Amino acid sequence: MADGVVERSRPRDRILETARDMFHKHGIKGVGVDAITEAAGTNKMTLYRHFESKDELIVECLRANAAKAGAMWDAFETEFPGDKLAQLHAWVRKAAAMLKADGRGCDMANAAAELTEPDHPARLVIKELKEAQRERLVTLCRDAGIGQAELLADTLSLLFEGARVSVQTVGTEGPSTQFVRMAEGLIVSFRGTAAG
Amino acid sequence: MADGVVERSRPRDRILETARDMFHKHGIKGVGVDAITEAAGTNKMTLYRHFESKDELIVECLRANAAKAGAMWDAFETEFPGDKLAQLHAWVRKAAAMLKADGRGCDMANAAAELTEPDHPARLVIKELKEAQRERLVTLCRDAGIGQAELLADTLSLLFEGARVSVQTVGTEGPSTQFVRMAEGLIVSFRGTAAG
DNA sequence: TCATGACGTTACAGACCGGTAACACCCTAG
DNA sequence: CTAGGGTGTTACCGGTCTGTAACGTCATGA
Repeated sequence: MADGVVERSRPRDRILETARDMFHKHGIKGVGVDAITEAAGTNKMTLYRHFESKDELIVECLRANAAKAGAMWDAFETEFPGDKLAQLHAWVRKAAAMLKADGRGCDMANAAAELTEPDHPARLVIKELKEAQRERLVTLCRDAGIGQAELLADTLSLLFEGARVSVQTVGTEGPSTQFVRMAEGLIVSFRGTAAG
Repeated sequence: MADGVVERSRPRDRILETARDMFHKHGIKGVGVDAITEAAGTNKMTLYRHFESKDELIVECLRANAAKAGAMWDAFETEFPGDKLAQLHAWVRKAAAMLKADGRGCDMANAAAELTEPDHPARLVIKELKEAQRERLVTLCRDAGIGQAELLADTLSLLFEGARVSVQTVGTEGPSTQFVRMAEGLIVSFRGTAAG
């Protein structure tokens, strides 16, 4: 619950966590700062003492998401140290789990859909994170000894991105249920071309 | 330009077209009814004489998008009558063209990202259209004699959806540029399994 | 000619938004 | 004990939002 976040931690952290949760569930423009601070058990003044604007809060939320995603990648390495192919399969499983988790898509993608101003500060953060994620996936594929690593990484990436959109439009029981099959099939197929 | 829409047509049509354009460019919550009516060369009262609320206007815009998408599918049949495989390739080319057209993703997906209320009238329309599109693609794959038509259709569908999200986050020069390669490769691969 | 209906204009209601000012409080460090 | 910083509270500003009321205009068609 959100109440868990409200338990004693610094107001700034509570605001950040609560904002992340509410932005994820209701969208960025669908949540006002008053609602965030109230849910975080604090008030608007305290928010504006820690964040100079709502836009900055948005950016910080996205950065926090990026950090969490980065930790996820690190977990693959600690779980299967050195075994890049196992890490790639772990990524597939993790991605599939995220698809079932809830009916909301990627926070970055959703933010990009909402924040259309080309010079919005969040857009730079979004682009950076997405490119970083792509880089990690490309590296993983390459280190797993797969030929055309970039193409496989991009394909898997688009597939996952599309699946996250799909759960948001037709629900978790739609085409996204086939994600693991698709991804594993692609990996097999690309490993085949590497050997041949 | 939007001015082209303003030229003499019925106010309702101008409002609908202008709203579609502005929702697409700036998002739904990023555009107010005042801005729409002004761009459409009319006024708010006229809008509310034709649409009982902004939500209904949104729904009508999405339905118009659906109709346009349906016309696109029909065009494939008229261009390559009977040749389902050619129509499938036409779909791939058309999809790729849409990726280059602008940096905004699918209006349905964007609307789903913004309108988070589970009982929002638009959500039903979005789901219906997405399922209809999936059905058409599945049928096309099946009629093209491809084994596992559902899986190919879903894969292509997710890939395209992901590519549209990608152009919105990292731009038109990102992984989405490989969409045709990915799609054609998949079609070849699935045709292989059908023959074998 | 005149009635009808579609459309335009102005003004407004009521709510919500992001953001700020002023002041009271309380815990902690010195 | 006391000073100070982080926090809470209340009230407010100006703006924007959806939606409505009242009235004026104008073309059309009987």
